[in-house]
Amino acid sequence: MVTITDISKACGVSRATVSKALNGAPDVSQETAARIRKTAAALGYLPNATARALKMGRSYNIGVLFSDETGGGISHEYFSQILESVKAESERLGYDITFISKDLGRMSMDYYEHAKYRSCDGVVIASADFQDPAIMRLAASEIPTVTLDYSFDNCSSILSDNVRGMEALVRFVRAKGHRKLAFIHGEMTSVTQKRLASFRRTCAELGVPVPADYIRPAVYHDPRSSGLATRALLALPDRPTCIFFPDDLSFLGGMSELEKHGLAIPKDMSVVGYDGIPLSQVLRPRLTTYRQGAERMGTEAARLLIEQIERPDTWLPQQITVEGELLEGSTVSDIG
Amino acid sequence: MVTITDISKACGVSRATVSKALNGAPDVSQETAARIRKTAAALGYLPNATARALKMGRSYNIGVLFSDETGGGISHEYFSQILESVKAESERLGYDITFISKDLGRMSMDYYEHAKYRSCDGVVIASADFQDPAIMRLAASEIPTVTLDYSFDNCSSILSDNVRGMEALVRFVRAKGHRKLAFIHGEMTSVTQKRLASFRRTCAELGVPVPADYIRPAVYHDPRSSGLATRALLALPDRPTCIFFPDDLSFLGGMSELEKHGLAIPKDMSVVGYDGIPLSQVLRPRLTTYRQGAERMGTEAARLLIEQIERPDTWLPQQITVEGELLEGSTVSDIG
DNA sequence: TTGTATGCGTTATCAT
DNA sequence: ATGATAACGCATACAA
Repeated sequence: MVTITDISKACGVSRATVSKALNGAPDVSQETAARIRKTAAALGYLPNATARALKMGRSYNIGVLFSDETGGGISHEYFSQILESVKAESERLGYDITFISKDLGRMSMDYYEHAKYRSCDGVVIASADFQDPAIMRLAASEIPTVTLDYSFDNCSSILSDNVRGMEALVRFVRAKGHRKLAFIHGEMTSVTQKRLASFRRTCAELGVPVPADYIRPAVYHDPRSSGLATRALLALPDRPTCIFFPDDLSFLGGMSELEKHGLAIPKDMSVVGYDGIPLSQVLRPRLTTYRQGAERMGTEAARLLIEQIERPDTWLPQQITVEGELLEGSTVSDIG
Repeated sequence: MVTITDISKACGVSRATVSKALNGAPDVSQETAARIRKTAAALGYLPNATARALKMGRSYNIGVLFSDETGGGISHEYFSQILESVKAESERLGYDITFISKDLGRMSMDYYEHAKYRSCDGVVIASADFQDPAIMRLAASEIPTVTLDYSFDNCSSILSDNVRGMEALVRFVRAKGHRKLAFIHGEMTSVTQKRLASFRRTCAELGVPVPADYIRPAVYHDPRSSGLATRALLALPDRPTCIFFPDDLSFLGGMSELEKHGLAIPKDMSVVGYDGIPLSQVLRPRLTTYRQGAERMGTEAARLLIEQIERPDTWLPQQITVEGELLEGSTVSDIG
């Protein structure tokens, strides 16, 4: 490993001067600076992020937290898109990213401890159980934190426009003439509550009744449970004409259930999803759904976090809502 | 931040003793060790990975490389599964993971330089253009490296059993009576070459002719290009009875093309995919495909890499082939 | 059994 | 404009 000491020897100057030259300090002559940079390049010098972090108290490293337990793992397209964009924006701004988890090897630590252990300058909480005390501890700590799809007091957050998204879907379906709307929802997170409330409110505004039977629980990203919920809906004496699924992937569970009953989409039953992942638009018929701006959410999360890290004095917590977009697809029939 | 110095003051011992006690060194009395650990816990002491890395020359941090350019981004299920399992196994063994990329912020570096900059103890190359000089430099460097789905000399590698997987698919299809097999392949990587060669060899063994027209190029994970290839196949005077797609996702492009032509799967056309991602088994009809052991591949990659890091003296490069599994599905008709 | 001294690679302060 | 020195937090060889 070639260090500034090697360069200082090769150039016949002190280590301090080398450091200054390499960091573009003003108090070093043009010529020496040039000479130093040249030999640094010739020797293949690379700064050592570890030493720099230790000295400066800044690691240029941000933590990313995906707690898999809640099913918000990296392998769901919504989250992997977020991860990818957080990564891209962070790197663009000069930061590396590291995963934060519970329990590293034999040492057991919580999220906060893990982040401190790695000297993360900040953490993006991308998916988590926000009731988990370990998550709350991290969010309340001195470590800059940005949350996605949940808002902690005094933390910045990036929110998907769940209320407007659901409203757009309901209005679209209603405009197609539907008045019997069933809603299968995921676990009762705050996101779910928002979507459900928006569903109910919009239905009320449009004068559409919502029988209790039409609201069914399931699990996000789990086609099986949505399939079961679909089956229950089909068993009702008064079937709905359109089913709202918790997400695009869950719809697939409903799809095969409908098929078993010999029901064609959208002729015999209309459906809508949520998320607008690429998959949904490659299915036939194309799924009617609401595309969340996942890439934009990740980008904004990284941007906001790094801004807070680099300008802590002028920082104020900020909520950014990222708009999505209705994808009309063709899974809602016009029965107007 | 509470350091060993704080503990040493609180306990009235030297920093060295604290360090030893905390690391379970044998040469410190039971009582002092206990006292030190107790106050460490009371003070909320956390080791500083940065300082430790600087001192020990080991960061307990491994790099993971996904070069998005080749379409092997994190948001494809095959790769996100690999990422997830690399992460899980690494953490189990006490290592954090960091993404390695080109160009961090304003400083431009290649993969090798990035890995050194972050003092990675090793790197998992999960998806990359293996002809890229920057990749080759990393693989040939002194940094321990494990590659997936490609084998560099003197590097360990984890390989999916592409040859056997393709053979299994061909034999399955042939056993169903098919003799007109078309093959749509992805970009010409070494993986593609293996699959294509295995396809041809198995066909030859089974006495199945393979007209040049039946081999079509497309792009991995790109339903559109596979859709176009499908269209070309359907335009042939002598249509195949079964189409092999580059991967499960690409099949969706073919699916909608078949639908446009009014062809039902598998009645009018049989199809097989590759990868066996969860999606493929939730489609109806379930896709006939070959499931690659992505989780196992990631786990083995991490295990092998860390073994090399921790026991460099006894290390020898190793190739591990991870078996997959034929998923029969129901997209191949029996025309025996 | 405990403590002293030193250095990992870097930056920052303060002399010169 | 340049250099000597210290410090970041930790682990280790060696001395006591």
